[in-house]
Amino acid sequence: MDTQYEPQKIEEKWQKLWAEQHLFDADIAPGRKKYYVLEMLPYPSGDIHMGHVRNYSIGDALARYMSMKGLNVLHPIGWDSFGLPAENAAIKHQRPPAEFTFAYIDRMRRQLKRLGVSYDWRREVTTCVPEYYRWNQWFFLKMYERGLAYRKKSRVNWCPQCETVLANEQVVDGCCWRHEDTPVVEKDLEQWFLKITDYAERLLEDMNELVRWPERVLTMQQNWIGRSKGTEVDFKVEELDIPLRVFTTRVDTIFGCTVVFAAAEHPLLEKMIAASKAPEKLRDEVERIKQSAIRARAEVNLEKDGVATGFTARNPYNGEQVPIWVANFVLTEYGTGAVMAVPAHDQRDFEFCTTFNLPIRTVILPKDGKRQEKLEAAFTEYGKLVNSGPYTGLTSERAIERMTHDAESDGYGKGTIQYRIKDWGISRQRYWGTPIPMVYCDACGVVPVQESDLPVLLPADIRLTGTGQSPLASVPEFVATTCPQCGGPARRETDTMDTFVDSSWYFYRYTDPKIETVPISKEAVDYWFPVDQYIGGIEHAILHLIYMRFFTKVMKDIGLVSFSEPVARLFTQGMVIKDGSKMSKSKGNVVDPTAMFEKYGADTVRLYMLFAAPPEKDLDWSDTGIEGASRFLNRVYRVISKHAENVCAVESVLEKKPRPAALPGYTPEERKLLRKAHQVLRHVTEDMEERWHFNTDIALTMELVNEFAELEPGIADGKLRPEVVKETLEILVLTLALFTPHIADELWEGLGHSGATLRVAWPVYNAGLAVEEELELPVQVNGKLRNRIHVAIGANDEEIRRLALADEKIAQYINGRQVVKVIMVPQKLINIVVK
RNA sequence: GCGAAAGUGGCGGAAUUGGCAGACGCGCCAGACUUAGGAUCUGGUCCCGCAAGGGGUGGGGGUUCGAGUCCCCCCUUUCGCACCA
Repeated sequence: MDTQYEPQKIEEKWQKLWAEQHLFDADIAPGRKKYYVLEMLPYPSGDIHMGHVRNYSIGDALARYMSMKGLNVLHPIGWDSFGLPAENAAIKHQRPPAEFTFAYIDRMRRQLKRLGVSYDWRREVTTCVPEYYRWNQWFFLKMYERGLAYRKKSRVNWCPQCETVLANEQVVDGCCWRHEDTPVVEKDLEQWFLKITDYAERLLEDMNELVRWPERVLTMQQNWIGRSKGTEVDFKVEELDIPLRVFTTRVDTIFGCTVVFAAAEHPLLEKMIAASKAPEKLRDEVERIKQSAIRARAEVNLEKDGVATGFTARNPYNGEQVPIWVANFVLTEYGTGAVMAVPAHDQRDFEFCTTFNLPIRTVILPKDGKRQEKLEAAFTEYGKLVNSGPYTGLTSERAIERMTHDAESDGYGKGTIQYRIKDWGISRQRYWGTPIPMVYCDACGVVPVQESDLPVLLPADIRLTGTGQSPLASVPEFVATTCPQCGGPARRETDTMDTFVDSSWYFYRYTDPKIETVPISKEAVDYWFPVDQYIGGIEHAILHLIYMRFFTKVMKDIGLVSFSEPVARLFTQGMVIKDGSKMSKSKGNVVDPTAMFEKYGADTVRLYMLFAAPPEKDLDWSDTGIEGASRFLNRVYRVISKHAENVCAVESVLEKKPRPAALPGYTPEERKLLRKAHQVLRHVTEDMEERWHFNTDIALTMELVNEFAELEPGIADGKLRPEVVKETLEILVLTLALFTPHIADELWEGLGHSGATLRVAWPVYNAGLAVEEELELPVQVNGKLRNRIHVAIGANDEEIRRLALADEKIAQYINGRQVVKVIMVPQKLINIVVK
């Protein structure tokens, strides 16, 4: 082998060989255990970034380990290729988005191949091609059939400058991202929604199955879904004789209700205004509150404001009449859009009523019975009811139960559950996405496209201006169609789907990416699913990772799959940061991976990515750090190339059955080296199964190289025989194969093997060899480390105790004092307690 | 405000179940080989101290023979949700 490590040359050589040998192709093999490693698919923005490199280096280490363990590993990749950036580039350059997208995909594919990740490239999935997006349309139709896709008027963010709808992510501090001085206005448009709220309960419940998901992600999802159990109560608007329904989680406090608040957009307000003595004035005031409520959505801490309507509501529990106010902090979209105000027991109500001088009445006392003299804040905990008519004396828990029950039997309310999650609005007034397969017919109304007519193709030839309504609306040939129902002239829906739809099921498609008759092949999914390990950034903790779970549940309901959760284990990696902040073009702190591949080679970049921090933590990029990684690989290469020739022909011991622990023929140097090697192997093996602290695995391979370098002179005088050298170096190389596969394969070949390390069975560590022969035990006196003693591995406690007490230095510290007790921790330490 | 995670040398980080704090790497210092070193190798590097020794894991208390690790209080940072009734 060459004496000089030339990463570019080696990496090119092995990537070519791997491809020729179809090393990473995975096929269904009934009876053989599978392992599905999935990394979040990239958006083809043009160049891979360090976040990708980190993500895929982690996934690749795992995929390679599982392969070497003998599992049938599926490790695919694809392109999340619809979306705004391509469309914006298209507007800027007046070229079709497809052109950019496919060019970017080609470029990124080359870069990923340059990284040498073990992908089965035959399974590449691209979401922006009709062969893929037709199934988005198919899923949409299935959901429409089941009432899970529906249309309603809803509020959107609208930039008056661009004359277009903005996604939530494009609203920055209440303004348009492209016109930073232009406040976004809200506009009502007809939009398509997917009824994820129908699945809220199952999304929560099935979290029980997600035992291998990070707690953090589950908590975020739980908060996002936001289930809260409460009671709906009808207050009667006396003057109009119609009910005003409120939602509360604390019906036990209702005797303390002194006001009822309605949101500024509550539908009942129109009637109140109409019946008001001063309708003009009320209308103006409600409008004022409405504006302030809209501002409240953008700002953080808006002051509470409100206005009395002049109307009153009757509390059904005590018959009391309380004023109805309109308040700026009441949400229209949540609950019933109206709440009862209990200032004594809700902090917001307390603040409001203090400001507006409304009465405050205590109805809950702390369970210890102590009453506060002066209320300075609301008492919001559970307690015991007072001043609450027949419920006085009950605990809050009991009262909620009883009062809800009474509301139900007397017909003025009911127990109910509210969710914070809203239905998923998927309409985008954009071009570069999946057309929503619906048709509007003057005679028949809203009609779905026939399944047999899918896909509804996105027209290729289109001029994008970036202004006005949906770009598709300006393509007459697209819009004009015939009604699937009556055959008469009709118009197509011109909105496209949110790209999160694309990514909600792409990982199913990998299992049979070219199947044409159905979205997914049952046979393939049955074999490969669930995804054993999903790896991606924490930023997807809610949106994508909820949508994906939702889709799977729908797929189960329509009989496509037989399980409810698609991903068994989730891992969220940390970000790559530099100089304290996330790498971004605007900050100018981006490190380009391809430049690093040029300079150091892909193996070095991978090694550094895995070594610099444990994978779940943020990783701070350091230019000198990567130098260190490069230095290490050079050192490994140098060391191995130096001895390769001498050990090449020696028969490999690793390929045989594990040997007994201590072979009498081994020299002390050999035992020491083998012990280290097998300790490293043990640590890496255990770590790959569970902990994934690759940084410590790599640290250990460094220690092994250090140990080898120290003992190396022994080779010349026969203290280290070639077979031991070979075994040590083999363990080193196979461990590195997980993290730096190219150099590993090259070195493996240098050690006299042929073919890729991926095809080598992961070696089993020799438990006996990994055990120390002699223990160095720290001895403490009164908890302070005073000396270390050496004991034989088999020594019993009595013997060790005697040795410790007899130790000269220890004796000095005991110094005639009385030994109260001696604590012996097996294999760890001795602590002598003296008085 | 609520929720979560985290605070260890000059830096990234080790210490997996309460048991030798600082592995490994970066940086730095000294030396060797060199025409040269941004190559390589050797030694050193938590703080105070010549040493013996002492101190030390954000701060304060506690449990324990023993605490980076467990408990209580406080501080700081990051992330998520932010008037969800």
